Amino acid sequence: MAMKAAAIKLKAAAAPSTGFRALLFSTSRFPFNQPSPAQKPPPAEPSTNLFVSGLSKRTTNEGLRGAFEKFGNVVDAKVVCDRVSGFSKGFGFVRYATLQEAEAGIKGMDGQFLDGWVIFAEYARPRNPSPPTQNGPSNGFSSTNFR
DNA sequence: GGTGAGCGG
Repeated sequence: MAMKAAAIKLKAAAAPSTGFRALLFSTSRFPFNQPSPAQKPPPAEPSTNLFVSGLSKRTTNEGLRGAFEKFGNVVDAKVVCDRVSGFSKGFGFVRYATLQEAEAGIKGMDGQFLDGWVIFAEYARPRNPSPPTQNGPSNGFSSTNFR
């Protein structure tokens, strides 16, 4: 009599077990994994080029340079403005002379206030090489598509 | 020019 009850008990316990196992081994992806190949990890790799966001619309190149010059030698400071309207887009780029100065600039200016807005400084991403004011393809020729 | 996450001429 007791064996019958034990058999039913085991059968009842084994039935949901398979269901759980199938559920556990069928879930191939969870948000804990990182299936993305290389999209956008939060901070970029160290570089002398800095991406500054959160700027005020009234912040100009001189204001940006003046704010970042206190932490190192700023080689280039540029606020990105729209080409047609000419107004600031609210972000810019600051280039330091060395990586140590860039690191000090990020640590010193990230989260600070500039013209009433909290700005964020981080390493800029490497982008396509063809600066018209640096390479000088003013003839209509481009060194990118040369084949 | 009023925009508020983002990567430039």
